[in-house]
Amino acid sequence: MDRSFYLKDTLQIAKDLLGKYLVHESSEGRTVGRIVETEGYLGVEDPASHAYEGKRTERTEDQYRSGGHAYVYLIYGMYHCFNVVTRGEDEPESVFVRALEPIEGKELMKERRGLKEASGKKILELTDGPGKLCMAMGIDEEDSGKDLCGDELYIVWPSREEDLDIQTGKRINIDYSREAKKWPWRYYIEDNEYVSRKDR
DNA sequence: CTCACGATTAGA
DNA sequence: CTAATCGTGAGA
Repeated sequence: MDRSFYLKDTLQIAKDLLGKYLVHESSEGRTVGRIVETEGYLGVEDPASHAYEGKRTERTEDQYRSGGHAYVYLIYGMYHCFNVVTRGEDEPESVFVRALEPIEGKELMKERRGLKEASGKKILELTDGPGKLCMAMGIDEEDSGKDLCGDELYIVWPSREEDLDIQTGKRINIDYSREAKKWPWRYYIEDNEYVSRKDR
C-alpha cells in the first residue's frame, strides 16, 4: 500500500483496512494476518484518543508522524497495541487494529503466544484481540514509528478481492471518554470468527 | 519523588 | 467478575 492510502480520512481507512493483509518480516520469520477488526481514533477532537486536545508526550510522539507509520504502545504493563497512523504529519489520528485472521506463519504465532500445542478452538485465540495479535505478530515498542511503506512491517492487498459485509459499533474499553464511548467508530467483518467481541 | 491509570487478557 | 503488571506523566 503506498503512502497516499494512509493520508485519507481516518474512518474511511479504518473501513478500507478490513480484508487487507498485515505482514511482518522479522528475524524469527514471516507472519501474515488478515485485518478483520479496526477502530478509528480521531486525534484532538476525540476524547478517547491519546492526542485529545493536542496532548503530546514522548510516548505518543509517533502518532504525530505522517500517515503510514506504526504507532505501538504498551498497555496495562504487559500488552502492546498496534496502530496505523493516518493523515498528515502533526495530524495525530490513527486506526487501532483489534483483530486479525492468521494467514501465514501460524506455527511461529503459536510459539509467540505460548500455545505450541494449540489446534482447533485454540487457534482462534492466536490473534482475536489487540494484545494477542501483537504477541503473535512479534510487534512491540521497537516497531513504533516504523514506516509501513517499508519492507519489514507493511500492509498489502489480498491476491483476490472479495465483497465484505462490514459492521459498525461502539469502540471497546474507552469508558473514560465520556460521550465519545457512544461513537460508532469500530469496524469489523460480520461473522468473522476472529473478531474480538461478538456482542455489541 | 510518588502514585493513579490504562485503546487487555486469562482465569475463576 | 477480578488480578496481573509496569511504563508513563501529572503533580507535589
